[in-house]
Amino acid sequence: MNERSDCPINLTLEVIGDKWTLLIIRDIIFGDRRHFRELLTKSNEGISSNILADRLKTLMSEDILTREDDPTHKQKGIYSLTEKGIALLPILAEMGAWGYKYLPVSEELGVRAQVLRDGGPKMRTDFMDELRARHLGTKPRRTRGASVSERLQSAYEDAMARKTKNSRAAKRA
Amino acid sequence: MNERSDCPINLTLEVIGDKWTLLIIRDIIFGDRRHFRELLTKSNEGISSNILADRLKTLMSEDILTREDDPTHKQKGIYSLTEKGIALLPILAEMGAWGYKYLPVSEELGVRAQVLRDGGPKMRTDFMDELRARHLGTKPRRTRGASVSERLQSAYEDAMARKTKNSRAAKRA
DNA sequence: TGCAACCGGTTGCAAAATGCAAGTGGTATG
DNA sequence: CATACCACTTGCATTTTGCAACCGGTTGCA
Repeated sequence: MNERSDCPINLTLEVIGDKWTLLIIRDIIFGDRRHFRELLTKSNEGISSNILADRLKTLMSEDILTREDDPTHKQKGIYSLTEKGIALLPILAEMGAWGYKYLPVSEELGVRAQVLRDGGPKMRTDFMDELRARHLGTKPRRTRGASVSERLQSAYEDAMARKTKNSRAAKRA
Repeated sequence: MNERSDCPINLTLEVIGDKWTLLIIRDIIFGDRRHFRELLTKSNEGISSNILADRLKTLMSEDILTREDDPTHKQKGIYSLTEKGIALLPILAEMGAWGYKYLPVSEELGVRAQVLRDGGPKMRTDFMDELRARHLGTKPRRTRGASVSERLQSAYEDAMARKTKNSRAAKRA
């Protein structure tokens, strides 16, 4: 499938238009997965290792990810987002918002999309700044209060706590 | 591929995560293609008829498109977006903006993405209102000046005119 | 009235992408 | 020294895609 057209949407789809690529980016962004093994085993969907290896290769050749050796462990590689990769966040945010609104999303997994949607454009740019600090080594812009990552994480944990509490309540009933 | 997870991004990708679905939506939204034949022949990428038929079927079963008979022509169907389909616009807009910034987009085909990006959130909601009028029959909200469709279209035509002018100039040289 | 062009698809088949399980060579850990 | 972990690769069956030809029906026109 080469060079179908130079339309921006088409070119974007030729890079990220499959079922796995954006899930990998999602796990890197929202789950801070940085190693092959983490991406392979700690995701909800169960990608297979050949597909993961192939997509990581493509993402590196597209300059969306880079890979360095982990100094603490000779075999481990650390994958990092480039600026181009970080710039995918708005697409993920819109997809999350759409899915949250129109598809049968579970409460625990939907809460991040909800928080990010309600946080508006400011939360997106703050989050992208945090990702730059984490992946590109730029110095973190000091903010008061919890970071976006922390807010997303605690929203997720609250939802999980509510869920297990409810399921215990259901069992008692 | 059933039920990988109930994450909003994953569920969204299960619906629109392939190389053709969003191109069809793009042609309906930005090119006002409403018939099978139009979608088949008037797009830049050349989808094949079996894939188009399959995707239209899926999009209808997902409640993103509806189909009615064209009263002027017994065989023609008219495809219309639902509210859920119109709500895909922000995803397309973000993909367009990302592709425009990071990929080798042609001037003529990129100008729509550029205009839509620079128009900000207001242009998006205005455009979605226009789409509701066109596809759902809601009454058009009266605005002064050109509609978003018209602005996008004339930006495209200007870019095309510049292009042919330049290519004539190049031939003369 | 006859005929060509157009309508929305379907069918058959080859090629490519995906999914799964097992395997590889090397490294850290107790 | 054994076991577990590391990032992948390989082989093979299944699924999806891409291409071209074809289908019965409709429309416009001479």
